[in-house]
Amino acid sequence: MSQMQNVEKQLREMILGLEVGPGERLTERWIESRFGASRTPVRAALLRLETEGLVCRDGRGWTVSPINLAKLEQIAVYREAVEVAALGLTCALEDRSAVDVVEAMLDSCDASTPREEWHRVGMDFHIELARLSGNEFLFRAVRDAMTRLSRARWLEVRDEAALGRAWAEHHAILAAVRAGVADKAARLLSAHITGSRDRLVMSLHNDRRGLRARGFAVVAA
Amino acid sequence: MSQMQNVEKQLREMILGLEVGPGERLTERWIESRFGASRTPVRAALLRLETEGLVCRDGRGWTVSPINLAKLEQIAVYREAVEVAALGLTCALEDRSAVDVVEAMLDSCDASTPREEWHRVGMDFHIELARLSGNEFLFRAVRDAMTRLSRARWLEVRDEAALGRAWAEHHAILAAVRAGVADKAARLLSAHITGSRDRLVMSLHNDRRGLRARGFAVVAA
DNA sequence: GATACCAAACTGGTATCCCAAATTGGTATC
DNA sequence: GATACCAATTTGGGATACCAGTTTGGTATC
Repeated sequence: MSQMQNVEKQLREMILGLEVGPGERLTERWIESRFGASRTPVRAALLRLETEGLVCRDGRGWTVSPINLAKLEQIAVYREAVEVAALGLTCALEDRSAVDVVEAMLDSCDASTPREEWHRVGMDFHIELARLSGNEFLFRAVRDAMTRLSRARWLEVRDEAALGRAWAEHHAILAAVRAGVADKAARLLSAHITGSRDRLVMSLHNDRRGLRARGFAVVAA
Repeated sequence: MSQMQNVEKQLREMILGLEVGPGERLTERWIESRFGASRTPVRAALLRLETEGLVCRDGRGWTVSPINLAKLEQIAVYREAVEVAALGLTCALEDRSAVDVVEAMLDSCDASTPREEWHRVGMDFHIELARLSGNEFLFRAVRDAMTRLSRARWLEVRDEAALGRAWAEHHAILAAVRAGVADKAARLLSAHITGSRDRLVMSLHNDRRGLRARGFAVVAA
């Protein structure tokens, strides 16, 4: 793999894994020495990550994108639109057996699964479900939205009950898709996303002091 | 304005204006000499334009993205989802007076207006309408989709009647938005986009021989 | 004339300079 | 002690040199 893709991938994982905090300043020279690459691939990586919303320009200079509650709400609305549309396409397919693969993914998590894995599978469920639609642009939109929500979802404080409820909702959505009941599936997914959004924003809003104490920029607007 | 943004803007206009044809090979050195910039800003521009779908990698090397009929259909489906969602938000606003600005834009076109201007206004109508939603991500999604559709729409053969019909549909949509009848507005917009998509694909499909004769890569899949 | 082959040219990827502008840190002044 | 000011450093933006892999054009061979 080329250096360029390497830097991009590693830096993305550092950002998503909160190894560099939201709002933190980035210099091209630091990244360069951190990953042992020269500035050319570093700048290519930064340009890519900028379009993904993970880094942003701060005047002259780069910053790990802060977590913006107002934007999170907007992203969730966007996500609902594209994810519901994708689900509609999937329900209209003759062969919907691929949902089994997605369901197996869900079932791969149990009580012994580490939280990090639950987080990843929780995102991939939505991404892979969107992929089934066969529409590349809806799929990419969902993946992009989930990426932008990823750090916030990781910081969200979720109790065991909320986690179980989310998993039950995932299964209910799959059941409706498998049965081909498009409007029910859409309604379930829509409610799932809306509820998820409200809980996410409320959780971060309540915790914003603690998050800022950890050095994370969490802004309201 | 920096060289980087300059190269990006000029190259984008060349591609959208079909001064370089779909499917045409691009070399960084050619762009470099063409715009009098060095490879650094050229590469930045190419990376940006790649995320916009205007150029793509062709193994080793760059190519002006071919016009792909299957992808156009997918983009139109994606566009419908985000544009309808944005319109729903706009209809829910208390103050919808901003539609007047969009309507004025439409009315700025008359029989003496050059075709190029009709084309631009026809896209900006949808983009500015989406902006009114206040959701930055839905707006950017619509703008991105329209950009990807732009070259194809420019190549579409449209008779006077079809053009007038589209304009009438635009006005009807605005009227429904102004009245706040969300479901009617959504239905009109949905039909407008679907019809537009079908005519676009059919037109390009019928003309694909002529388009290829002009050196434009128009592929079915 | 067709073909195998090789050298020259060209490609994008990378590393490294240079530059102007902005930041920073310390110092002189009041 | 506060502040104005200046020099040194650091920043991202740009230009260029170099590289390995590929393409290309021509030539020698059959």
